[in-house]
Amino acid sequence: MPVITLPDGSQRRFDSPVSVQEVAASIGAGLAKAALAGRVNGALVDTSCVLDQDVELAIVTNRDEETALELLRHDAAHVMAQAVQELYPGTQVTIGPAIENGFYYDFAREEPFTPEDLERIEARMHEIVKRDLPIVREVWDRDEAKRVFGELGEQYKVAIIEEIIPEGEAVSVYRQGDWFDVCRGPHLPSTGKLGNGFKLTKVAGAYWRGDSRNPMLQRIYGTAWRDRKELAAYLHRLEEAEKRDHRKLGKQLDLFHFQDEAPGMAFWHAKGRIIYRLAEAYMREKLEQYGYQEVETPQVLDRSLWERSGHWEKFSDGMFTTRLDERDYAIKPMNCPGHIQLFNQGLKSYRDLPLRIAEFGVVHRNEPSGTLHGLMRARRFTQDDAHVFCTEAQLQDEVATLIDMVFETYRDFGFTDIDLALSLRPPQRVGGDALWDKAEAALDQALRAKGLDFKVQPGEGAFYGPKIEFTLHDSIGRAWQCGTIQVDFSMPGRLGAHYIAEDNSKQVPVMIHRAILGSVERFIGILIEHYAGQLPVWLSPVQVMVLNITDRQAEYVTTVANALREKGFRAETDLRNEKIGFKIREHTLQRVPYLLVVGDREVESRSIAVRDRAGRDLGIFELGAFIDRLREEIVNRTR
RNA sequence: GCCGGUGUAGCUCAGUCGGUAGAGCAACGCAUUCGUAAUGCGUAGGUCCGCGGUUCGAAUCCGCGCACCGGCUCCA
Repeated sequence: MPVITLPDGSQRRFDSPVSVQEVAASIGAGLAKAALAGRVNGALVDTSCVLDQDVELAIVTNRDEETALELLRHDAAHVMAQAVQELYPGTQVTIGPAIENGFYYDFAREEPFTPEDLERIEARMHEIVKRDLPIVREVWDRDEAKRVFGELGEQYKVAIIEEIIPEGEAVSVYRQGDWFDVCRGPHLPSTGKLGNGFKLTKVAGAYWRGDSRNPMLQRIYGTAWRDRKELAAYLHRLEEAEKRDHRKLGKQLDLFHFQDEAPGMAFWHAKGRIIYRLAEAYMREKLEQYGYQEVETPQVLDRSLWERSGHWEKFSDGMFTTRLDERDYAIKPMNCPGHIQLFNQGLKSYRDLPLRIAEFGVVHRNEPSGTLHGLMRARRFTQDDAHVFCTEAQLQDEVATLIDMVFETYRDFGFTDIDLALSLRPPQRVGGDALWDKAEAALDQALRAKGLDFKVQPGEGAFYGPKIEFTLHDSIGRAWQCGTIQVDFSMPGRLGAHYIAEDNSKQVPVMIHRAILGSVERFIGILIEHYAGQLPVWLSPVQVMVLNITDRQAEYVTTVANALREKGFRAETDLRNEKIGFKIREHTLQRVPYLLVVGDREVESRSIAVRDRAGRDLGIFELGAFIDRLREEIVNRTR
């Protein structure tokens, strides 16, 4: 005699066990049709799920966007797998989850899927949706399931059953028509509910169980939405995101380029180099403010140093090396060993601590070829790197100050949505537990004292110490891990760093590694994508473009531009014999923040007509007034 | 590194069945001197990523290599 309590608090009493579907039907025919699943005491179930006890039940429909999409996407994966097995017999299925914006399914098949195959599969999926096959949950005995899938030659499924289902437990199998798959569920009532808001997007390789030692499977990705309209909107968003791709904009805006002879190493053009210099200049100001010494260490160092630091053993594959006069050298992949050499110059006293050493360190890492991605993952990049040498007692204060420095920096570059993570000791590590306790507590307290929310990641710390990681979000919601504060108990000792303590004993300092931008290259890539190329005025390579309408105004245009340049602004002129509309189009596309148009009227009144890159006409300005406006925007780093 | 795809003019791209390559934009020249997102006409521009093979003949087919793109794995 189940009593079903609905979300509005009303109750329905049934004489015998009822399915979710039947409850929906008892409420109304419309709801019965719209029902996709049920939520029983908070847990998601199929509409076929039979209720024999008193429960709270919510009928899930398309209105519950998040849940509907989750169900839809998971179903899409199943329908795709069915389509693939119908079209390409002998293909083995593995796993196929719902993911952000869509779904994928990993298949094992000798022959690769081609883009044409994707079209065929998609067409077949639509057909399966039209068949409107009921999706039925069955419960099988584990050994029976293993036998059936084994006979079908589905060795991956057998492996999955063995792995996830404990011995003796039953296996749930979902069947749609002739096709079935091991699955926890829940699923939609029938394939027809999937609708037509899906599209297959790409094929890619993926390792079985995500391990590169395992065989590679073929993963087909798709996107799925509640209807065609949502799908179209998503595809449009993708196109928009593509337009802000920093690699594309880097070329269009003449900022940098890559070429075959130097994979993963950018050629910075004059305009890109300005952004680069501005980012460094900003960080230099911060270094000054926070009591750092800026240094520079050699690009190439003898192999023995890397052996002592431990890098050779771990990362020699990723290091560029060179051999000269019977000596092996490595191009530095990081700056820390160099900074310890600086620390080791002269005997240090506890009075010298904390000692903060910073470098815009150009490093080279031979990243695997398949991982390169424009400025985001490069083989040559500059770290805004620093190392703070301090005592254990100073650790927490130093970390607290660093956190401020990081937040100020991100805010000034226009990032306010920042996630924090605290990574704690990994199983394999150096240093005693007492030391780890202290360091973890120092980081934890520094974060808590500021009232910051952070995620704790046990086991994710480096082998040499715990760390705080900063992840920022750009204007279209993508996450980028940039800043990091890492405590290191290992390297100072390995490389012989010490200081004389108050009690005249010799002590090894604690070292904090820290980067804020991370890689300057990557940070600029993020800036470009965040702003879709429309960098704030203070970061724009060209801040002002002065345009004449006819040759008559050439002289005045030059005067205006020179006046701006004298005041330190980056102003250029366009005196070409082109129509004003053409010039405006071109410089707008180049994302120049301000276009100053000068015709006879402006020459006459010694003024300028100001237009911004968004196409707004800001009116006629007297030059001094415009300069004030510009200066204020730059000082405030207005976005 | 692994799986798949791509590589043609400065840029974006087309090129059918194997028969020595084409557009738009940009560049250059001439005309035009114009008021807020593309003025017109003309000219020039190619080691079709590289090397090798098949063929009477290769941008096109095959092999190897390189780079890039999308994923996977990785990222001190």
